[in-house]
Amino acid sequence: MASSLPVFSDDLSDTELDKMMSSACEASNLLKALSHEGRLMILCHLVTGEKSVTELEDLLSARQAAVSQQLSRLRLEGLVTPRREGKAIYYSLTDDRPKRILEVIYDLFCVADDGAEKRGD
Amino acid sequence: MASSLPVFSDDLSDTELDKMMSSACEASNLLKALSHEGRLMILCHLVTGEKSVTELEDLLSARQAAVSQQLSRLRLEGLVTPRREGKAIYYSLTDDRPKRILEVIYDLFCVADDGAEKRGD
DNA sequence: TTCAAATTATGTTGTTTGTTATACTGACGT
DNA sequence: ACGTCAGTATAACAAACAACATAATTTGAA
Repeated sequence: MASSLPVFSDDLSDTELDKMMSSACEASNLLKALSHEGRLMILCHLVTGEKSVTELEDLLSARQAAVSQQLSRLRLEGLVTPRREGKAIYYSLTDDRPKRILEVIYDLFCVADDGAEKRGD
Repeated sequence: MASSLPVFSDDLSDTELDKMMSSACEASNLLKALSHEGRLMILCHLVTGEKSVTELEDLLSARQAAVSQQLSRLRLEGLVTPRREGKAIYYSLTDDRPKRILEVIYDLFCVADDGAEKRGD
């Protein structure tokens, strides 16, 4: 099972606090990339396999340029990877980071939606 | 154990797509609340127990008003809950949602950091 | 009343998002 | 090869947002 939460103990040295802050900074960048309805949807769809920009456009009912920009953001964050095939470009998840997070998000919003029944502490 | 990823199957009805979109919207709100260095730090610190605004101020080396505003955002999202005690106000995590996500984040950024670092490689 | 702890209001600045318009690239027909 | 079209990407810009600082306000205790 997943690590239960790390020990953010009460007495941290300044150095530890610093490290923590820079991790928080990196982490918040990832989170920023995810915290957008469209980008989140894109990632969800990519979980089932690569999709072309047009397919995504259709799936999201969004405009071409918008989707392209959203993909571009995800690409910059290294979350998705493009593959060209003729005129089309197919995107897929670069690694399992998005999946890892999506799992808990999904669990939080699409499964345990009826309240905090599985409080783990 | 966590659900392995839900089946975002390839053939979704419009209704399903709609449901997915609104979930994505809720989820992205949560994520937006988390995608901020300061707020992330606050949540991390609250994992070890409630803290007063002043304590948080100190822990984050941030100004009072800033911290208060960050807390206010988290409060709006229902992630933290205040408790008054005299002049001080102590904040704690409302439920385990933040923890659930923080676990993954921590795992991604503070543990599995030695592999592909922060780049997609 | 005065102080200390916090919140809220407000202005400013920087960031994000979508839109439209334009450019790039590969396939196809002539 | 040339022109054209389909699929994408990028640029430029305006509208909407988010974040922080400062200042004003609320609340509780001495």
